[in-house]
Amino acid sequence: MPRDSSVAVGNAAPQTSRSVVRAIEILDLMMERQTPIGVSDVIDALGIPKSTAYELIRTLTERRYIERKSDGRSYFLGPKLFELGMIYSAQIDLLKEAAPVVRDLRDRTGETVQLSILDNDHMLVMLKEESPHPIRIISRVGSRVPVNWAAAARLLVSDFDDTVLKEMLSRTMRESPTGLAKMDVAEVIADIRHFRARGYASELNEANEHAGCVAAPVMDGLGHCVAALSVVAPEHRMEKGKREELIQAVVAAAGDLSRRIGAPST
Amino acid sequence: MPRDSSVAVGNAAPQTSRSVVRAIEILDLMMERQTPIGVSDVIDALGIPKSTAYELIRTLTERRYIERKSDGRSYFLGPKLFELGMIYSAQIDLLKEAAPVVRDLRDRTGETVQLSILDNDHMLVMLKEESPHPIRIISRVGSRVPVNWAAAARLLVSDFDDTVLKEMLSRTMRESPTGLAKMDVAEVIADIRHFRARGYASELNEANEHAGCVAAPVMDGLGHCVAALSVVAPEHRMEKGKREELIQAVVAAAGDLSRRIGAPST
DNA sequence: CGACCAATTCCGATATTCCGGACCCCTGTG
DNA sequence: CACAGGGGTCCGGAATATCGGAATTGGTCG
Repeated sequence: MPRDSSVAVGNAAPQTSRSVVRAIEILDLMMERQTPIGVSDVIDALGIPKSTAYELIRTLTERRYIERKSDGRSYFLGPKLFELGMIYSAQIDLLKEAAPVVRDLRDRTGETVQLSILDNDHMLVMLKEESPHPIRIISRVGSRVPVNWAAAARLLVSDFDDTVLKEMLSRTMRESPTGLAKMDVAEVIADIRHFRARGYASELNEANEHAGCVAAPVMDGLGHCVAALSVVAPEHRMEKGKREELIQAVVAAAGDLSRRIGAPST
Repeated sequence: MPRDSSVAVGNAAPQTSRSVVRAIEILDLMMERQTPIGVSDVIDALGIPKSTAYELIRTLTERRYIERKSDGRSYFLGPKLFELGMIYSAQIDLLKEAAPVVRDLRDRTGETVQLSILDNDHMLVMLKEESPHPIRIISRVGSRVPVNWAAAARLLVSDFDDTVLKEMLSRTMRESPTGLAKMDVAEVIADIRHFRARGYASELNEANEHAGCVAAPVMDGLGHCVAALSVVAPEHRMEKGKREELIQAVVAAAGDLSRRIGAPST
């Protein structure tokens, strides 16, 4: 009996419930497309038989996980998912503390502020408060971005050792929209170590044209980075003096939040 | 011979996928409990066999629909649900228009403002901006409340005719926490007609002790009520003059939003 | 250290779900 | 009016997910 305990990247499903997986794949498909899809789309995107597809869709519809759109021939994610998502976020107690900190930092800096956590091997944006400036950076709460696209993400993974990072990065890195995100594992790891040691992370134009970001880590009682606070601003509002101000503000706010969730007040 | 898998009142499941329903029931259970639950909780709450429960939980965990909590022996809703929920809300284009209106109304009135839609036969809170006042009303985005608990909900169902309303109400009405919500179908229907005709709805102490609410309908191009905007405030900030102000503000804001989403500008 | 209880995985027989295809209904169209 | 095409349901045989129980692991406590 070979007992290779290696990671075995492939998702060789040992014992999973087929229909559940398929139901999930339907939801995933809708997530990708970001727009209502018809039953036949499902059928030939996932390669499941017609009758089965209808059965799954009926089940999901009955439970409000998906809903039939008004045109009567297409379906999309339903309100139940919204409910569940909100409950998920409500019970992350970090968020209760973080909400006012994020708002406060936004008011203080006048820029868009985000709080992100690590979700498996990507960064997940959990909270956002927008800048009042007319020129703002696009971004959505709930979006999931690869580690090499965001400064904050580098902080989130800074607890892992090189071996783990190497594997994770080579699996998850992607070209950013601007094409300026680093794509070399070693370079990204160097960033990660550097940012962590320095106490804040920064980035310019990697994910968005003419925009930059500064981020600071939120630590728990054991010194692990459990979240990252980031300020995103257009290039022209991130120069010299202004940039220093932002760094100072985000580091202070992250320290504040860390203390609130039980980190030792250094 | 299947054992009594459900009460089978009106939901005679004609053709549904058992394991999908069970997976959904697991998520529902977590939603009810609002706190991480163990595998054995699932087993005896839902009455499914041990091995099957483990299999379902494994499947859901793999896909990040639920996650194992740090104690290693309990599970709760996972980040994937948050992602899906955010995508659901992002594609409701009503919300894009509504977000600034809600913020603006909050700033203008200084009170907590909500936007709700009809989800099947309940009201679902989709957006909220909180009052800066220290005394605020509890409420959560994503919460789902019966029609007889909220003024706004009465507006949302005002397009249905009496027959439908009667059936829906008798099925969904519940005692409110304060015990002051109307529990008589005819009375609630009278409210619904009255509020709709008058162009705004109001309520005091029905859902929350010492708090009231005024709400106005958001209409689409065909004159259907697609959402409701509501202002919630403590009793003492809802007296005479102040109350009139709030009504005027919420009606104006709802009219504004209606026009933005394509209603004829009367 | 060993006994004990709970959590979790493994396994083979079998009841259930799934599949393929026939069929229906509606709409647009030549 | 007949036909094509897509959405949707129904049905019986066949594959397989499910179930119960045994086996294994892991943790706790005397």
